[in-house]
Amino acid sequence: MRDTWLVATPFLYRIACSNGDFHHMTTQNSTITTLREQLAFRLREALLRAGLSEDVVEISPATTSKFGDYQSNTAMVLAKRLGANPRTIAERIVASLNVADLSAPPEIAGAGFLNFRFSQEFLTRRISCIFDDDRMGVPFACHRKRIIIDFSCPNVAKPMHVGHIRSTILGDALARIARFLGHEVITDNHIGDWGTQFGKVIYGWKHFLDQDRLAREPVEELVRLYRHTHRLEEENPAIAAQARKELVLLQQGDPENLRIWKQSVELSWKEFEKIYRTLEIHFDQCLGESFYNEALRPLVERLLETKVAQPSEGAVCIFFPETPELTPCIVRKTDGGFLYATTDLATIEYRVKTWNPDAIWYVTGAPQALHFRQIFAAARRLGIQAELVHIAFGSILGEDRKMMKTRSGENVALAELLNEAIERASKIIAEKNPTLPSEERQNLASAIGIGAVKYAELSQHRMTDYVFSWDKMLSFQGNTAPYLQNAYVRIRSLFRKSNAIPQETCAILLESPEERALALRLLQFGETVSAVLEEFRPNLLANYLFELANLFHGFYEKCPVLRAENAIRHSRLALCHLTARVLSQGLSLLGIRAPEKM
RNA sequence: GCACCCGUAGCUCAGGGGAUAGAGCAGUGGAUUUCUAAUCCAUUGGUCGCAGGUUCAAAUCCUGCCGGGUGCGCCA
Repeated sequence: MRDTWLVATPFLYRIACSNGDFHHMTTQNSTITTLREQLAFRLREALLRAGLSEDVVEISPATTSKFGDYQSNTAMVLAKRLGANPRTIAERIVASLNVADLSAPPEIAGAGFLNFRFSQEFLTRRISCIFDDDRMGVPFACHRKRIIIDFSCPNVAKPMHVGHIRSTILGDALARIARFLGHEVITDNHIGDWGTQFGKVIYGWKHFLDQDRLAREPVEELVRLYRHTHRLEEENPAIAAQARKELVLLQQGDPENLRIWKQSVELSWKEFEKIYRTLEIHFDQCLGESFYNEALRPLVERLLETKVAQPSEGAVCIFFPETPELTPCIVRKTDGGFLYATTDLATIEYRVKTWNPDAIWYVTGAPQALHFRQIFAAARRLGIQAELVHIAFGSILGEDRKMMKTRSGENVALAELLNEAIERASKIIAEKNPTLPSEERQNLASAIGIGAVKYAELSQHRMTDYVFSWDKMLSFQGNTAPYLQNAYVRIRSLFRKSNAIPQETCAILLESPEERALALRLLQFGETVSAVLEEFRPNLLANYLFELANLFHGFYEKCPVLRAENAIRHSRLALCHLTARVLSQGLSLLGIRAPEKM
């Protein structure tokens, strides 16, 4: 079971994770590459021509617009290596640089920076390309991989709570983005449907089951049975022994206990499905822990035979003498039982055998870092080659800066939290747009409320512990989902009002600074999406979308669209349309809907 | 005890070797008879926890402290 609740420490651990994979890309339309790629290509050519080493091709967006659009630090890095003057090296590079079709010759500034500023012609040409591209300039990854993403993983007979939200939302966004970049993705919800908790649940079921409550609130009833038994066990060791016996019976295949177990799983799964429906998230596979039961015994036998594991004090352990900080990993207990490490290893083997993936990503809280280091190290010894990545994240805090809990100190149920999000959104819509029909409002409330929760998660660096605040995430100001959705709505409203449909490419005019800034940002969509998977950071995309929406609002303020003259009007409508498409696509990659009205 | 993560504006957070450290919120001052003001513009505010080190260049990398959090043989 991967309980994602006890989560607090940001930590990233990766094994053999690729670094350069997303640096060379192609699109369906081979003439489209990102701005960054184009400059990097030219710079590489120039370095070769100038007889300089071409392995230091650094291009990044300018830190401030007064330094142009993009900058390169290559000259300084090379100068250091050669013991030469950076500005001299910069001059050599510029002399060999052929960028006439992109920009004026770059300026050499400061300690030896190269500052590029694109020409209007180039930008307008690029905007036209992107306008005609249904991927809006997002290239496919050059190495397309088959990736299994393991996320969400709630536990049966327990309610899903806030602890699961980060894994679920992050995992889903990463899956969407990876797919969009051309990877083959298999999402697998590794449900915690087997484990010691069932001894207590079954004992409780047999002695204190309330059928009515089970029909009404199945998961709550299961939790009650678990807790009740647990409490009794603490006072009475005999009951603890009986509960353990129920567990053993279940593991031995006792029909009655198996039936109870199965029913618990089904009831829980129905609850999970409701939540996933609300979140609009689905999984390709839902192979829970129980799926691997049969594989555990032979796996441990094999681990022993191959000397990957050793008997130790009656248990079976994998030791890691080469990494002293890795404590031994138990794969079979003294009583013959197996642990989640065993299941995780069996799961890796199954996945490799069944799908032969290039990578398996685990979107799981940071506290489990050590566990994954152990599992990954063990998998290596078993000869597993696939890239194994633990995509870790921090915890969600309450307004008191402590781990988010209810007033009574319990985990916050996810279902209730999502309902509250929708209700709050509904209330806000009713205030701001009272004329909206109530059906429409309900649908909208879901898009806005759920979008707000997802965006609050995804706009944050995954490692940081963030404070959960309704007021902030549902605000229409600042870096929030409603703000982005509103930008989209404004554009859609323009088109409804004007009856304009920008189908054909028209000449794009970028005369005002606002138009130019908006266009430049639109052209950066491709490199932004591509960058997300380099370190598994959807917040890069979120930040991009926020800046795009912000630039759009600035443009909208300064540049009349419908009131403009013919050519300018067409051009501005085209910019609006492209902005809407990028916003909508970007939000969709984060799993957030862009409504037509608000 | 060992290990890991975090410490940046009053608050919430970006930035993770490059130029004078940025946003949002809050505060202050403006714009607007709207192309949905659900917006925009301007402005105040920082010893990037502390101290060393590496470097032409450190918030960023290394070491050591301090503070907060978390994890570490038979739970998941």
